[in-house]
Amino acid sequence: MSRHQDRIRAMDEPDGPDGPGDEVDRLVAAWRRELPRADLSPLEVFSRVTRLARHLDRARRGTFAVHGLEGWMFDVLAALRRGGPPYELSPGELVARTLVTSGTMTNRVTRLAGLGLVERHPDPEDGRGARVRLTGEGARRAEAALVDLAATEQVPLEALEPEERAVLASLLRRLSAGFEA
Amino acid sequence: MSRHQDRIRAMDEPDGPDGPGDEVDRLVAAWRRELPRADLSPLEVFSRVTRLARHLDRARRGTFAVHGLEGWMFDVLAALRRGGPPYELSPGELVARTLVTSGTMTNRVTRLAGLGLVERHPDPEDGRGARVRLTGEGARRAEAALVDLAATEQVPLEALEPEERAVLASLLRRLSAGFEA
DNA sequence: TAAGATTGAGTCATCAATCTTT
DNA sequence: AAAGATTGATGACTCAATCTTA
Repeated sequence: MSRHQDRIRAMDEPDGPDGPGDEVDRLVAAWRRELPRADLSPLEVFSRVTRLARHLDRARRGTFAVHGLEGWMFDVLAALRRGGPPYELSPGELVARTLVTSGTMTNRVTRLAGLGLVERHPDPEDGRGARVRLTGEGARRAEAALVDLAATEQVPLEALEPEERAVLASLLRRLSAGFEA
Repeated sequence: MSRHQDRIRAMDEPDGPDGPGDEVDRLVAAWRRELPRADLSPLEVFSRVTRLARHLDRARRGTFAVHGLEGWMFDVLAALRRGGPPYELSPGELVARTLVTSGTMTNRVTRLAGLGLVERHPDPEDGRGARVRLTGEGARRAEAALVDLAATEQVPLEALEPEERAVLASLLRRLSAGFEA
C-alpha cells in the first residue's frame, strides 16, 4: 500500500476530519479488506464524481420539472440560448456541446420541435446541413430553468467555503482537461 | 455579482493558471454574457462534475469490455464481491448501493443470472425476500475488472499531485454528504 | 397495512447502416 | 470518398401498478 494512499484517508479512523464517512468510504474500505494488494486511490476521487453526478441528476429533475422540462430538453435548449442571437446551431454543433451521439440529437430535436420549443430549418448554405433555432417559448423556458437551477444548486454548495469552491472547480478543470484534450 | 464568484475564476483572463479553459469555462462565459445578473458559481463545480462523470463512463466502457462486462453489470457484481463471503445480498441492498430503482435491479439480476454470473435464491428467513449470490465466474470477473479499473484510472489522476488528490476527495466527500444524508 | 420484489408500459439512449449533398 | 444528418433495431432505465408474505 503506497504512501500517498494513506494520505488520502487513514482507513483506521472510523470518522475522518470531514465528518462521518460517506458511501464511497464504505465502498473503498470493503474493497481494501477484500483485495488488500490493489491501489484503490482512484476510487476515492472517481467514484465520488460518478455518485455525485447521479445525485445531481436526481435533484435537477425536480428543478426542471417546475419549468415543464426534462434534463435532455434543457441540455439542448440551454446550448441554443447561451449561444446568443440568433439562437441557432447545427445538429453537429449541438452534439459537440452535449456529449451525446448524432442519432440521439436528431431524436431530441424532433421531439423538441413537436413541442414547439425549437424549429428545424434547412441550412441555406449547405444542402446537407440543418439549423436548429430556438422559439420564443423555448428561450423563455431555458432562461427560467437556468436561473432556477443556479439558485437551487447554491444550497448544496454552501457546504463549502468560497475559497474551497474555487479550489474544487480548479482541480476538476485540470482533471477534465485529460479527457477533453 | 458576488465577490467570491470573481475568485472562482477571473473571466477576463483568456487562459487561467490551470491552462487553457475547458468546455465549462466556455459554457459559463457564454451564460454570463447572456444573463449577467445571475450568480452562476454553482455551474463551475456541478457542470464539471456532470461532464467528468460522462467522460468516466465512456472511458470505463472500454475497461469493462476487456472483461466481458458492461458498466451496469460491474455495479452489481462489484457490490456483491466487495461484500465478502458469502457474496450474497438482497435486491433491496443492491438497490441501496447502486442508486437505481428496484425495477431496474430486478431486470439486472435476471439478465446476470441468465449469463451465469449470479444466482437468484428465495430468502429462507423471509418469504417475501430474495437473495442474490455471486457465482465463481461472477466473482472472478468483478475482481479482474476492479483491479484493471483502478490501474487504468491512475492515468488521468496523475494530472494531480498526491496532496491535491486528497484535497479533491475530501471536498467531494463533503459535497456528497449533503445528498446522502 | 406495509415491506420486498416483480411486471409492464413508456421513454430515451447507443450503434451501425443509409441517404443526400459536397 | 467524406461530411452532415437521419433511420431503425436494440437495450436499459424509470414509474406506477401488482403480487406475495409479514
